[in-house]
Amino acid sequence: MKRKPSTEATSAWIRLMRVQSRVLDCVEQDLKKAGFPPLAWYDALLELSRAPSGELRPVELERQMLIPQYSTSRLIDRLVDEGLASRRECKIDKRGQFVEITEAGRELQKRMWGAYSAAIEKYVGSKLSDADAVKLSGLLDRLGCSCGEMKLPPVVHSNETTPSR
Amino acid sequence: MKRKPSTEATSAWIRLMRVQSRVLDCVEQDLKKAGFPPLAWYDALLELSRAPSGELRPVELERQMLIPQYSTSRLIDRLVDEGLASRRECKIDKRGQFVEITEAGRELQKRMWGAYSAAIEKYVGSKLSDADAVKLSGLLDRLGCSCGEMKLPPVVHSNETTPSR
DNA sequence: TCAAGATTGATGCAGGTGCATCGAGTGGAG
DNA sequence: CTCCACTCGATGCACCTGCATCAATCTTGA
Repeated sequence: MKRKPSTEATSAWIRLMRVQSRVLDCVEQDLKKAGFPPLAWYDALLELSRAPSGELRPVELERQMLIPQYSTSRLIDRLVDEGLASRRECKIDKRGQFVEITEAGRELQKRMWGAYSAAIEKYVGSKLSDADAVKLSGLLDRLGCSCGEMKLPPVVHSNETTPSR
Repeated sequence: MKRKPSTEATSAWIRLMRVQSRVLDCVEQDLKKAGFPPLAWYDALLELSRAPSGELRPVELERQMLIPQYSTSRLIDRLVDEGLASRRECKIDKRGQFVEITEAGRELQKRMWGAYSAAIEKYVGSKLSDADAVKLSGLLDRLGCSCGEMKLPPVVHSNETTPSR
């Protein structure tokens, strides 16, 4: 029940923690320096923009983004405050609501993708061959689906407006 | 200057973000459920306990842990408040100080390692063969040393009281 | 020797996050 | 229908973080 991890596993753990925090940091810095809001905003805007009519229930967004409920709630507050999204009431379930992306929201999302994709290329793409990127993805996936029970989207496809962290 | 990342790279980026946050979350949860403080405390205590006489300058700690100065300062505050470390003045440089781990600190560090190592095994070790763990480490290392310019410790060695995230 | 600049560590402030809890609304069992 | 359990989303609180800045001290170099 309390087997010790091998030094190899421990080492992988340490690197996973350190490397992602460094890389994330770098990417967030680049975005910030370009005058953009945090990555989480991008993720939310992307999810909304991909949704059928540009709108989602907060609960959906929450599940997509893997963040807690209150976090979603407040993120939406901020998007709405900035005019990037708007809340619409939900007729069929009066507890709920819809969050709809605005034109400004769509536009920001696209502009952010420019800086974001450049950062990904700079800090990840340029460091790894495609084949190695695939290997890395594969190894990471083995760790992913287990502590909780989520499935990651199998692979990313679109060409111009992609990720969602 | 603004080449787009390949979908492979983007996919690796997404997984790196998602998987590490899931796994870290799981580990932190396990520690918390076992009644322990956050991982950052462990990291600090470990660094201190490894230092020559159980004491370090805050600046050293900061560099080891890769966290900002103010963050170190406040982390030390908390450790001191809990009696896990104490501040000693530094004779030779009166701006500075030394932080020394206490017996309680050493003891907590050891007890935490029990739960921590079990979590690493549960969420990482058991998911990956040692060979795969090594591959993963290797791939991650390629991303690591670049955005800033830090070197990660080459590989972890000790057997009973290891990581430092 | 002395002023300018760098380094060390602390802190006020604004904002973000986790936790617990709340009120509104839904839906199912009896 | 009525109640009870549940889901949805918001929010008060405590704490944590990043940023900017501070005072104290050390170092440099003219």
